[in-house]
Amino acid sequence: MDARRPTVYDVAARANVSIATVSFAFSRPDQISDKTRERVLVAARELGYMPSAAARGLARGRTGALGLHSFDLLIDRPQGREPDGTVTAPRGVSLPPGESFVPWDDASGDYLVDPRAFPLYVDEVQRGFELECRAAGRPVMISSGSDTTTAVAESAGRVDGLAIFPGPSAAVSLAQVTLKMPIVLFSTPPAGDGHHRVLADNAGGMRELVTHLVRDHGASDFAFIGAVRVADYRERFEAYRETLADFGIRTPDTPFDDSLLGEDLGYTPVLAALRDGTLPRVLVCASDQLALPLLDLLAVHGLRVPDDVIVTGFDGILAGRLSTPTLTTVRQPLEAMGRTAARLLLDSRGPGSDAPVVARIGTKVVLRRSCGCSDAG
Amino acid sequence: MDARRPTVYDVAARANVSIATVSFAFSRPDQISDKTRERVLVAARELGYMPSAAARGLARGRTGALGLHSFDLLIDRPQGREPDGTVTAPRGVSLPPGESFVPWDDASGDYLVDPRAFPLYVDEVQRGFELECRAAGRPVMISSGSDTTTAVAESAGRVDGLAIFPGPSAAVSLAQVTLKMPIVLFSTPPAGDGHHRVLADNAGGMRELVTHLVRDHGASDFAFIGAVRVADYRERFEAYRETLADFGIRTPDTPFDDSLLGEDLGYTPVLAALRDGTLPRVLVCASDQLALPLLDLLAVHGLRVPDDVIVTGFDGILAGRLSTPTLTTVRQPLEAMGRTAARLLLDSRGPGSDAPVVARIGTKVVLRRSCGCSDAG
DNA sequence: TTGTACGCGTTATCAC
DNA sequence: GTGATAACGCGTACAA
Repeated sequence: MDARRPTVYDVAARANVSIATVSFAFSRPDQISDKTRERVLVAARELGYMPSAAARGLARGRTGALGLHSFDLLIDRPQGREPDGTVTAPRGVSLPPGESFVPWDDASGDYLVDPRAFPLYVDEVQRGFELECRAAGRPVMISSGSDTTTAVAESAGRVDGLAIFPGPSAAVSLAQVTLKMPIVLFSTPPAGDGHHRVLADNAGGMRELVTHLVRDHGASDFAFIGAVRVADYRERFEAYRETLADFGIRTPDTPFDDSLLGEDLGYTPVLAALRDGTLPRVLVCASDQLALPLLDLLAVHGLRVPDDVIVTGFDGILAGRLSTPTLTTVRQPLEAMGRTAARLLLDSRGPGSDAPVVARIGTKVVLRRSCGCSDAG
Repeated sequence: MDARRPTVYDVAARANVSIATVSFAFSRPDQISDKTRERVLVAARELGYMPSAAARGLARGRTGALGLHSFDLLIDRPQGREPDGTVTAPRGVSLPPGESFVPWDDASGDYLVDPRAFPLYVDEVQRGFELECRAAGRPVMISSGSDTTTAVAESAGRVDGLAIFPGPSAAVSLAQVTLKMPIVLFSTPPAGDGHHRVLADNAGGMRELVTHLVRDHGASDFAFIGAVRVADYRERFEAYRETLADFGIRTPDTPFDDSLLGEDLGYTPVLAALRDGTLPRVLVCASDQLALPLLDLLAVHGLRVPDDVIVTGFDGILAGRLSTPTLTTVRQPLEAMGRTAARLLLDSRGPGSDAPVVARIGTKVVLRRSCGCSDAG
């Protein structure tokens, strides 16, 4: 038996027809006689023939797949920890042929469900993207890479359209990317580059949150945690400042603490304020992933949330429902964002033929215990 | 400006070289002079050139990507609900060019985090698969479909190896699939078809669980919930019976309730027993996704868990930590299973060249409140 | 070091 | 209705 995959030629030979007829038998069933078609289909089945997606993509000029690309962040990070906060688990081991039993490895925490690591922001968006593509019968290519141009190009060659998660550092170089296919950028401010945008209503959500904190909790002593070089975070910071200004509360024009990612990194200004006893009453974090480790940090230092300090997040990831206390946050419709991105690519008429869309998607404050409210969901 | 995607010819023309030189500039940087290479790279960047994966795959015979395929289950299901229990959210809407604001849609529950819907069993495995591929710098194709042969073939042409989640009904037809590439099947008993297997130690986990229920809770009145036509469930059911037999407890040779998927479906036998007051003391469910809706059902009917009924699950998905009461279960190393599958495909020397591996991965009982224990994690 | 020419497996456009 | 045959874009012997 041939190790090679059978081709149209094999089928054609077996059915005593030309390769064109074989192709038609599949793509234009009504253009050929029933008898011939039947013969071809039988031959194809007997040979186990299945068309090569690569060749088909070449001939047709499109692959039918859509891509979702994430940039690896380029910042330093502790060993074994991904830039998005997830744990890099030990690699899968190589296994010998035949049956083998892989024992439960107590040492690797990744075996246990850790909502701090999964699902995160990107995971929920990705899921929405996948669901929408699945509904459309289109495969999804998941790719990642740090080198902007090369990595994007690499994956771009495989798909008809590409949705991109920019890392903090990738924003700049993305402008150079001139791909001849529809592109959607998540959480990236519009820049007239012809690419679509899907992003949350950061300003609206932050305004609603800060208003709640001032009005309902009488807060006036605020600090912002998060680095403004992340576009989403910057929008949140600006809305935070503006809202406080509207209430007559003045704040510095830079964040109190510009830790970029949570966990063991950063929080230096917070730690310093803790020592000095000058920690503000309210810590507004630019994301849940920044707020959750902060809750731990404060607990370690004997501060009670929300009695001593109020902490809020942004995104509405699942882990915020599991923390102690539960986390007040602004929920982004992450799945809807993923779906919207997919829709934009699916609806695209062709390379560059459609005017760029900027989809700003509504957010919603979720009040929980970390601000002093009780859980509502 | 040309709307067409630029090719090697365009780059070659612009850089005044031949297409071979362009190709070498990317694949064999050391074979050509620095000067020429630089010229080519500049031209490529200016044109926004990216190699076509389709053409490359055709020429090279492999694509560099790995695939993960899920079968849509073929059973009837309520509108708007996926076979795996996830909610099919409203489709993303089409948007006009320019800025548009999409308001928060209170009506669509999918906007809110619902751990009952995500992440599920498959999501965790998929994540492991993706992490391992990402570490290897390989893109992942996510595909799905109900028609075995066609759907698999469709994705087969795009990847060098394929991992497959079989649906309950797909097991049979999979045998026909003769792809000339390495294949890993999740949760599918070995069948001498030359494909790799990655599956959990269902028997070991179930034995440990049942032993706990008998020894530590003195249980003797058992019932099993789950359909044995799912391979994993069958292994669990058999281990359940054998363990109980070892304790001298006799059980019917078919499950008490063969509901296949949770939520609003099924549980007919449970409901009947509820009416008759003949519900067994312990309900051992074949999966968490089967156990969680059952908890709700019992609560609705005024039964207290674990006081009146003990309920256990299997899988260890996140939602089991959030239910009331929290769910005693058997944790599968889902992420590790995904990683292992990816490793098998990555390590594969070539089509059919390696002897099939059966990786049986250890499980672990997680005791929580639904069996009367207190939460341990 | 660089250029030419062919093959990869389809689809599509023509004749017949 | 069916059969030749030319793209499709890239990799790569082989020649120069």
